[in-house]
Amino acid sequence: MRTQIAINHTKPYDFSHMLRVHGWAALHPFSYLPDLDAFSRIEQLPCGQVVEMVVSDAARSRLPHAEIQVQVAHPARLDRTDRSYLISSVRHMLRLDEDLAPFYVLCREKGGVWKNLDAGQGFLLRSPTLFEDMVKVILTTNIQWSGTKRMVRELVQQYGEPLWRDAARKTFPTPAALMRDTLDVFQRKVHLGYRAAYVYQLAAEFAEKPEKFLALADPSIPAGDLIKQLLAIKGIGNYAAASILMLLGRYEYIPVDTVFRDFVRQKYQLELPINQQAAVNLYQEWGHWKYLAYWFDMYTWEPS
DNA sequence: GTCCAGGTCGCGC
DNA sequence: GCGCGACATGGA
Repeated sequence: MRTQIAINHTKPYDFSHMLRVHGWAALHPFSYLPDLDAFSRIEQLPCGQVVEMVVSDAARSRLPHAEIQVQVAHPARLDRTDRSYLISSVRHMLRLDEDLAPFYVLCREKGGVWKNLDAGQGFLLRSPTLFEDMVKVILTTNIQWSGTKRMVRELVQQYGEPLWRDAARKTFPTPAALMRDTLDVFQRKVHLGYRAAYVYQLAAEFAEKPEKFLALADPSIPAGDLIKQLLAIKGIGNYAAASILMLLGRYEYIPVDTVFRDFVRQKYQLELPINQQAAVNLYQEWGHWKYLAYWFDMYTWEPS
């Protein structure tokens, strides 16, 4: 059976750009489908069936407005709960409810390479759940991107739920799924290095107190308070906390890592060793939008 | 074989 | 509060 769902919205949204610039779609259970200008994802629905959804933009030639289209192939019929789950998770992944208008105002004032971003750029992909995004961020620390992809792949293969028509493709594991094994067994099945204990402990906390993490999505909590709460979690330092904040839809902090340091050193001709505070201050004028400013500063930069 | 990665922790000062 | 070595693993 096939189901197609259209998600309408009115804001400028550059779907294609989102897919191209953000590596998140390369991590399982996402797949980037460049030929279709789409991504797919394996997901378990409330009814229990595990399906593949293909998400694309039906109006890609008519920027800036996108018409998000979700196609699902499934073995049994979908009920109302499944459909609303699909819609809400896609809206979350694409951040359709985020308002980047204040950022675009700053971009227009800035001019130059910034002046065209308001055609719907800046909606960085995220996972349906905070758990998945937090695990993935931990798996980007002190490792190359190829290593991140491998570790996420192992996690999905070992602990995900299989797709109904292709058991080799699986969902991202729930915290409960990881808890079915002891830490010892977990470490043997997936090779996360010293990060295994961090991921396992995070899963345990999510399984025990999911509401504690859901509370982090509250937009009324000051970003600084969120950072403090995130830093209290083992395995999450300044870089990871700032990255997770972005995935929560808050762009006030810049994740300072080797990529950031290398970029600002080259573009702004900073001398080694990099003064971290001075580097971050380059984006001070962007206020609550520092992360997106840094992101586009990097992706629009062409080294001479 | 050797080095080290989109960092973080825990220690000693 | 700040500097520094250790940390698991596999790709480069």
